[in-house]
Amino acid sequence: MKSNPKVIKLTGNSFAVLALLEEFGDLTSYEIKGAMEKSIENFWPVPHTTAYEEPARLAAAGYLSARQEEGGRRRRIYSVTEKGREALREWSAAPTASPPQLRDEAVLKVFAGADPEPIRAEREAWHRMKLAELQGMLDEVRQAEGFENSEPTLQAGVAYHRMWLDVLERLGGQK
Amino acid sequence: MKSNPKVIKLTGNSFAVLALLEEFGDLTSYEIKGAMEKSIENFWPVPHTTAYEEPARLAAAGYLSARQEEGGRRRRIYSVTEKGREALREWSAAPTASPPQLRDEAVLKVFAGADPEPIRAEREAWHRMKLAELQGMLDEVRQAEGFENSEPTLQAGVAYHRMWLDVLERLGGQK
DNA sequence: CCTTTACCGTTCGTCCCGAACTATACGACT
DNA sequence: AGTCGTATAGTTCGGGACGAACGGTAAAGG
Repeated sequence: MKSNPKVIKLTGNSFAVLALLEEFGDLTSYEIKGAMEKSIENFWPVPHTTAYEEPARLAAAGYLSARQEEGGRRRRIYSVTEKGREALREWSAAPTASPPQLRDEAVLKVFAGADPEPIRAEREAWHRMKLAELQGMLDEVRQAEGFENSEPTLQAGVAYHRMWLDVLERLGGQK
Repeated sequence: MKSNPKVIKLTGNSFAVLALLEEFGDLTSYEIKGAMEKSIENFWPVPHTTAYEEPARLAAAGYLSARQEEGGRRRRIYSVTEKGREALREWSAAPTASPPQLRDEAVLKVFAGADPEPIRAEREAWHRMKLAELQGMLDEVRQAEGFENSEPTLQAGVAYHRMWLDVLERLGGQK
C-alpha cells in the first residue's frame, strides 16, 4: 500500500545520490554528506543541503525507500529500490555524458580587468592545498574497505590540480 | 522620478553581464548573448535566457538602464549605470575569488561503475572540437576591434582543453 | 546537572536552468 | 504581390539548486 509516487526529473544530483547509496550501501543523509565530501565533491560539488533534500525527493518518487531509526535521533536510513537501481543502471550504461562545465570566478574577474597577479597567487595556493588534501584521502582510502571506486576519481582529481598548478606556474613565470 | 528599485543579490551571472557591458559598451540582450559565446562561456557557462533575464533583473535594481529602439523589434539596449559601475569595480577589485567549480558528469558515471573507455573517447573528441573552435575564435578576435580582453580568456581556454587532452591520452594509453 | 562543543538536520526565499514556444525580419521563388 | 523557408530575436514557466540562517540532539568535561 503506497501513496502514488510523485513524478520527478532525475538530475545529476539524483544520480550522484543513487550512485553513492549503491556503492556504500544504506546511508543516512549525514553519511551521504560525508561520503560526498570524500569522493565526488571534486567533480560534482553540491551544498550539504542536497544530502538531505535530494534523498527525500528520490524517496517521494519511489527511487529510494527509507526506514527510521528506532531510538536516538530517529534518523532516516535510505536504500535504493529496484526502481532506483534500474534508473541508475540505465543512466550509467548510456555511453554519453553531458560535457564538463567549469565555473571560474577568477577568470571572470581577470576578464573584467582585475589585476591578475594576486588572483593567480591565491589560486596557486588553493590548488596546492587541494592537492595535499586529495593525496591524504588517497592514503586513507587505500587502507579502508569499500572505497575502491573512489580511488580513480581521486586520482583524476590529483591530475586535475596538478595541471592547473602547471598552467598557473607558466602564467606566473611569463610576466 | 524613478520607481523604488528592487533589492537583488548580485551573483556571478550579474557580474558577467556587467563586465560584458562595461567592456563592449551598450548592448541588446541578443548582443550580450553573442558576446558571451565569444568570450566567457568557456569558464562561465550560462543558458541563453540569462542574456535576457539577468539584464532585466539588473535594470530593475538600478544597476543598468535601458532604452528602447524606436522602430523594428523595439529591442531594449542596456547601459551600465553609475551604481552598476561602482558594484563592478568593487567586486573586481577584491583580490579573492571563490574557488573554481568543475561539474563533470563523465567522472560521475565512471564512479558509478560505467565502462570508462567509450566515455573517455567521447571526451577526447569533444575537447578536440572545442580546441579547434577556440582557435578559430582566436583568429577572428585578433582581426576584430574591441575584443582585446577576450584574447587572454580564449588562451586560457586553449590551455585548458590541451591539458585535458593530455590527461585523457595518458588514461587511454595505460589501459 | 550544567555548560560547552561537536554533531546533526531543516526551512525558506531567491536564483538559476532548460524546454518549449512565439515572433519578427529577410530573402528567394512563382 | 504573396508565401514559404530560414535565420534571427525574444519570452514564459515550472521545477531544481543554492546558501544563509537557524534549530535540535548528544556526548564529554567539569
